[in-house]
Amino acid sequence: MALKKVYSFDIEAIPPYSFELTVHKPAGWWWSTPEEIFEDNTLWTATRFRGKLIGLKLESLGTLMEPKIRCAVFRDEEISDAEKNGITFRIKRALRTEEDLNEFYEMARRDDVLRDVIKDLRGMRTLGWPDLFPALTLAVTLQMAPMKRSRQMMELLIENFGDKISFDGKTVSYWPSQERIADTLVEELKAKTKLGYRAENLLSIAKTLTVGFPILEELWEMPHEEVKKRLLSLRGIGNYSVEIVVPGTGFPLDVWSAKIFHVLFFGKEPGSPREAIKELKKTAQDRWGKWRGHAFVYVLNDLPEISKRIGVDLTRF
DNA sequence: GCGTCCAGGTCTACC
DNA sequence: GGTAGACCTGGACGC
Repeated sequence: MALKKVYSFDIEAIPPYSFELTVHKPAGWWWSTPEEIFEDNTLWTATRFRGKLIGLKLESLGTLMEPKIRCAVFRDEEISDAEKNGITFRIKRALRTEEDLNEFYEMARRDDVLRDVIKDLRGMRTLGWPDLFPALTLAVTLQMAPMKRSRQMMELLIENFGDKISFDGKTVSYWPSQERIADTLVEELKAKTKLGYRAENLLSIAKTLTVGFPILEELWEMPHEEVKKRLLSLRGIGNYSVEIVVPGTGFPLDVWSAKIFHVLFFGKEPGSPREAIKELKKTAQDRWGKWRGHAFVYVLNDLPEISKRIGVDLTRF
């Protein structure tokens, strides 16, 4: 049964704002679920709000300098005004429409690595997940696996334990709920999703979230150090994963990105990427300060263009 | 074909 | 407060 439209609203953003680059990243990252549909500057996607799935149609009606996004919300029943406010707030926050990039661009214009990157990706916001458990699920599947294998784990999770909704003539698959995973036996999870040792971790995270953990809005209200502490208390979530879940705050280097930034900073590949991470993080901190998280996302979404300019293929890693 | 290596990290056990 | 070693699994690679 198709969900029906329950309300819609328009969002304005601080310019420059590129809707397309924000929700449909050049490197292939999605806004909410890998199964969402992006066509003609419109995104059909889904999220979960207070345990219930909602369909979202986000449509760009504006321009880079006069951005405007129309957002239609679909659900199987009417919703209260309080819920509407909550949903609207969450979508705005995840679209990062209130974020002012001008200070970042000011700094980037004086930086050899970023100067051209910010021209290529002008108006792009970093990631901003609209739902907590999927962000944690993503972080877990990214650990210690090549991208292809991570994609396989995510697809199997969504296929076997996720949900599917139809609205506005489209069907979108969405991540499993924490309740669904918490109800699963670890053997079944392992067998159906190829998560390997990560299955125990995901199960533990799901259980912790169902018995009591701050929701997204509560985390957003907390100081960053407190958010980090809470997330680190989850089994299988370390520093790297925290920076995946709370994008734009740190510099989530892994073996793959360490190779890329080592080439950009020092002109050659590191002998041992894992050992180079500490030094690279410090270099990024000294060079880009509080904007290092933005620099991270911008660079990794512009690898083909950077490669052409420097004459080194950074997409091969 | 078959064996080996290691990946878009984290935890534990030990110092 | 710092650091080896183990950890599922499957693609990539060498032979």
